Amino acid sequence: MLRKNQKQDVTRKLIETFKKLIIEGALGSGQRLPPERDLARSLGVSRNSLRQALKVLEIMGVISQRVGDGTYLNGDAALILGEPMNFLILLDGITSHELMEARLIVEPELASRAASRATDEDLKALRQTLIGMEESGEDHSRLIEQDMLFHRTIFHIAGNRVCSRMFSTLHQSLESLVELTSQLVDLEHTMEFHRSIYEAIGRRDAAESRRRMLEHLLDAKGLLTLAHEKQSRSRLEERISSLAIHSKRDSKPTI
Amino acid sequence: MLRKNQKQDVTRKLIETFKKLIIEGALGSGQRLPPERDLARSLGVSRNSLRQALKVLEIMGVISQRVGDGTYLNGDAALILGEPMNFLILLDGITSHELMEARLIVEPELASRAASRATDEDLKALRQTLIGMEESGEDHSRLIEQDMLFHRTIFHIAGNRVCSRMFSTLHQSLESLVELTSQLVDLEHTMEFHRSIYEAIGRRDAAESRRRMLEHLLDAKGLLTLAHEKQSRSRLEERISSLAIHSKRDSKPTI
DNA sequence: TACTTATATTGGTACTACCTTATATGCACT
DNA sequence: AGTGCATATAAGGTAGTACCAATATAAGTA
Repeated sequence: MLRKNQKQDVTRKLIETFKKLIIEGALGSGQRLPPERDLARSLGVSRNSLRQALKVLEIMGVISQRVGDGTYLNGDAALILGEPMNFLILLDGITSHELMEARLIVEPELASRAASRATDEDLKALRQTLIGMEESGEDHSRLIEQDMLFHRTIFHIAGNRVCSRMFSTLHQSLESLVELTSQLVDLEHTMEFHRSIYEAIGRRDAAESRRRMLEHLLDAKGLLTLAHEKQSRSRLEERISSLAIHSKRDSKPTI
Repeated sequence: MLRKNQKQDVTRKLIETFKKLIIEGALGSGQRLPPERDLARSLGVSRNSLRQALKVLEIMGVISQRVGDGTYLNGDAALILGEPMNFLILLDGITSHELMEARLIVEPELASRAASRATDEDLKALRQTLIGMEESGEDHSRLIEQDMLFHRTIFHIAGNRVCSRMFSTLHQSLESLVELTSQLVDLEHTMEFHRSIYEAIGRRDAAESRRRMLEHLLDAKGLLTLAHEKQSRSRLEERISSLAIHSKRDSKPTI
């Protein structure tokens, strides 16, 4: 028997098929896919195999499935790296310290590039996040949100979507930590850093922007170390590791 | 009916369950999981749902499944970001230029950090990749391999696994391009860059290492532009986009 | 026209059966 | 006793069917 695997790895092939369909433009953003039963029949596979492939794409955030409605190709690729990043952190035993270090390596350079490229509209958007933080008041979750948005806006202005996606994902994984550290200081502490970075970018001063961002992150790293000391280390690491997909952890763990 | 979704999203919950098992240490690296039938029964779910979850983990590279043998937890997390990155490139329409730009943003800083941290063993490993390139001769694929290994070794020396994983993955996605560009120049051209970077790191000269790496990547970026001009643009982009999981694309596309 | 109800559509789950492959078992033969 | 082949067992891979639950749409009614 020369033929080795006639019908092996159907799921992998299906994923490749979807990739090709996207490349060829047969599948556009937001477009609805045929019903699973029809699609399985026209692809010549069982509904089981098809659903396995679709589930992979759904977890990766490529598609969205809604019961009673249908399956749609997502327009936004923002969530794609989320779940894999969580597993990477898990399997490699990445610590919060190392995640922060990654920010320290890249974000100053991104701030520098943002300064070189920022348009007036970009600055307006950045200023808006400052206002958002000021207005958040006691709404702590909104403050965190605006804090992260400030940094993500800088990523966007820097103009490289690869870095932007990767580090927005990284921020997501650090979200629970950012929450911890920001409780150690008052609003004005963070605001000063953000303002100085904003102003440097506003002056299109690349070197100064890099410097200010570095200062900000070094400060944040210090706060993280403080948080480590205040909370027991094990409890903190637990919070890092147990990041859920959409923090949907309602029912029984079922062992 | 107050209960909204009693048995919805079983697959997602299963993935969360596996995450917890890894966190708790119940699942160690390289460990074999129970057979699907047994596991499904003990988890109280159908084999279908379980297989969907396992397939997600398998595509992400968290586990490996072998017919007739069993399912094993992978020790290496290197492949985790690969497939998601491919889809990110696809959906966002990331160009080779932008991928290269991401390298330009981060790798100089990583080279700088590598210079500050390199041990004698690290330098030996780095030197080995230079020798490997020299010895590759006409074996083009080995040359590429050693070229990429040089950069990945620097990532490793830099000491941040998050950046290391992310940019090793990015290199993987750029592999076909590296191949293209390196065909435009002779071996000695690349070797000179690598040697100068190696020597700067050997002197523990962080600033010089950053500068040399920047030069190297700017040169590579220029070569990429040349390659763009030589080959028709459409053909090139096609090669970027059609990256397969394991370049396994044997049988019919089945539409 | 607006609201309610009934029906059809669609994804989600479970179960069964069978195939292919890898490993273990055991028997016959040397 | 050792070797080699045939068989049995176990594991993942695929296919097919049936049913459930949520949603959208169409039909009907006030």
